[in-house]
Amino acid sequence: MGKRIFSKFLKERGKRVTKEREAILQKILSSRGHFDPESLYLKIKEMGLKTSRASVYRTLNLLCECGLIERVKKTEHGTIYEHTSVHEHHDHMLCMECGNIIEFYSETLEKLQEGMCKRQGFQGVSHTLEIRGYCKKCQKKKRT
Amino acid sequence: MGKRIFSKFLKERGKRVTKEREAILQKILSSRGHFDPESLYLKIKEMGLKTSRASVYRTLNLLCECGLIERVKKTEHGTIYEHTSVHEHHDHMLCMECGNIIEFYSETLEKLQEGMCKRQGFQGVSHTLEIRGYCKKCQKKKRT
DNA sequence: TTGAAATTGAGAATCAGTCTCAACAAAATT
DNA sequence: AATTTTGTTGAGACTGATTCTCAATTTCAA
Repeated sequence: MGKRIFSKFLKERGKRVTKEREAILQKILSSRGHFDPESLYLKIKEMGLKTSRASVYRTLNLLCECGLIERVKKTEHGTIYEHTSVHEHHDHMLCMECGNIIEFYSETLEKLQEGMCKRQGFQGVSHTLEIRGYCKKCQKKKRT
Repeated sequence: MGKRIFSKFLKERGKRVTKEREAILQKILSSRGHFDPESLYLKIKEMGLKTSRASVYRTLNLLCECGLIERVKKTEHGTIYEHTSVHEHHDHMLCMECGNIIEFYSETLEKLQEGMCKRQGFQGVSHTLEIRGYCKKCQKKKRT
């Protein structure tokens, strides 16, 4: 579970496990899919817990460092995150009409990328693939 | 040539071909590879031409609209652009040590992505693949 | 050449994200 | 348990990229 990992991570670095950090992590773990710092902040406030944007951003950075969450993408409206603990690595299709994100994964695609890296003498660590276009629903809408 | 395309694009929309816009486009076309708005702005000033950040940003947006350049990536230090007129579609490897960008292209990879889209009923329009890791040079440095 | 309409540039405004610092809380020490 | 040490918090200041505002200027069609 994420809590254990985070506590361990914090303690290893002489950092502290605080109510605020726990609240933020809990909120992330309890909601599915992608999220952004601002709505996370608002959700926590809504719950009646006190927090600040500064703490949310600080905690998100810590969670990234310990690998529990990942920065998916920077947009014009800020950064989108997702939690990695739950699901494995995957790539994204982003509908340019409705903003919906479809996750997908292909072993072949991963292997192929490794091959490309080897050919360039590049040591790959991670990657992001985003395919932009139109999802099923929005294609239909367009036709009408 | 890019100038023609840009002029046509501007006229079609009742926009004007100005010295400033021409200077910005020229500077972009005359330099290879990726660029960011701030250094573009500084380069133009350096040449003794007068311009403003506002104009640079405005022109970059126009050039994106008409397809002459593309937003490659948003980073914590701003947006990186590249001009599309010159080279074909390609993907990127980004060295996390030195920031160097390696361009690569794989037909197989493209086909594979098309396949993934089809399987999801997704109509792909464009995509970005970024592999992060360490380039040859930086791998060597690390060993020592 | 002229004038309506678009463009420019300087600086204000905006917005995500970080930093500052005094008040506070957790862990360590007594 | 009380005290000291050290990390954390939150409010708001700050930063840096980008956009907006608006008066002055430039373009271009007639």
